[in-house]
Amino acid sequence: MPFNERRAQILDVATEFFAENGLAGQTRQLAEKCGISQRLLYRFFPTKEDLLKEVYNREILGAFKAVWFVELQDRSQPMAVRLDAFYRDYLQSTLTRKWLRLFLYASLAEANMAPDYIAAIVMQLLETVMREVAHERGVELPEDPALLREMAWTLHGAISHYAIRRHIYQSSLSLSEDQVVTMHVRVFLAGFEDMVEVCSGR
Amino acid sequence: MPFNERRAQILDVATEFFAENGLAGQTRQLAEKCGISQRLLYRFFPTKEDLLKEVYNREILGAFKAVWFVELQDRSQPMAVRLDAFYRDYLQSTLTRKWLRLFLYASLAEANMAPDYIAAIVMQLLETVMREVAHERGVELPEDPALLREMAWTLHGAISHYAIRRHIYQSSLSLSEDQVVTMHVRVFLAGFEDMVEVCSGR
DNA sequence: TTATTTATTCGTCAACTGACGACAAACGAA
DNA sequence: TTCGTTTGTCGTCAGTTGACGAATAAATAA
Repeated sequence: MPFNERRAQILDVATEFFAENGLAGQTRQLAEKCGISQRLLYRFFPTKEDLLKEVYNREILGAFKAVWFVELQDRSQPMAVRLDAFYRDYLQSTLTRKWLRLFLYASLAEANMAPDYIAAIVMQLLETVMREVAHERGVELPEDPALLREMAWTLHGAISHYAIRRHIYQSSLSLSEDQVVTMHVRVFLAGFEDMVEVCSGR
Repeated sequence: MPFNERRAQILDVATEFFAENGLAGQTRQLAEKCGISQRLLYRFFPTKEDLLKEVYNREILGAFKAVWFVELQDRSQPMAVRLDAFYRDYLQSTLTRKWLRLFLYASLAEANMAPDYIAAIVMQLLETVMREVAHERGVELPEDPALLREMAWTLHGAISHYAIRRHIYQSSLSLSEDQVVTMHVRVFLAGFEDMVEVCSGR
């Protein structure tokens, strides 16, 4: 098998493998899953650490779509539609079992694998959501960016936690993903003015 | 050192140790942290598995206070006060770094370590919250228990996810825990009627 | 003091684990 | 064919790792 093809195959299998077995999964088992000898892995990746890093970069950091930021700010659509569309897609394409497990394993193992890059993206997301909803509602937002972000976490955290319940704890499966998204988005929008008022007045 | 005292000490150290290093942490390192030989561990726990099980039972399953259910249903207090008090305590005493890390490591490793018992407790919690708020507001709730629980998850998930951000991802640290709890509780209560209406009407 | 139990350690086994040197097989170009 | 490059495997090394038999030290009872 040609170099690049094999390498891609290993990365694919490794992603699945480490997501399921944790970052401590053994290279011999991984090789077996790839249908190759353990030794061959080391032709493509100098160390296990390098393989893990590449899996992480490809799967975790590559999961955010720039188009989301554009679509979230498309004011020709009502915010309810934008948020609904975004979180459906986000839940389907990013908050998957594979992504979540890798992300959690990495976060638990290394104190600062997740934060840096992710934090920046998510922060921007949170601020965008707040800005857009506030604009649509003609609401004045408080200054404190930390408070602002915490407000957006009301929605983002609820949906993220739903994904964790679903994929890590394996519960909360009786409603469909779309139903849950719609509910959380509606609840967030319905309580938005109250939330801003409550948070501003302290 | 007497048997029971030593055993208790090992359990304490082991809880901290496995929370930080994952369930795959090595018995030799654990023994060193206890200040004893590795061999001695095996006088108290037949296998590492048994030690892990005991840590899990003591630390994870024992973290829920029965009194919470009583206090949440104390209708002499307004719901805002009850929820605020409950979630402050819950965040402080259960959703700690130690508890969360152990819980996540266990959930990732074993498909059904968390669910069974925890799920039952949390479900009851969610239903209690919904029932009490609905009673205070004089609101009629929809029938579907899954939908009902998902509504309560709006609050419970947001706070749980805040704890994960704080203790696992190590972000969202600029606001105090109490501030965040108060905010989420207020937002939940402010949007409650809207939420129920929105969820009932589908 | 002596006997007996209890607490604790030493040393080791067998299986595992990441890493790698050496060698074989396949393949294509000259 | 021939030769070099690429793809691949075998076997092994050094360091781990859970587990445990046997010996030792300390405490307690007689």
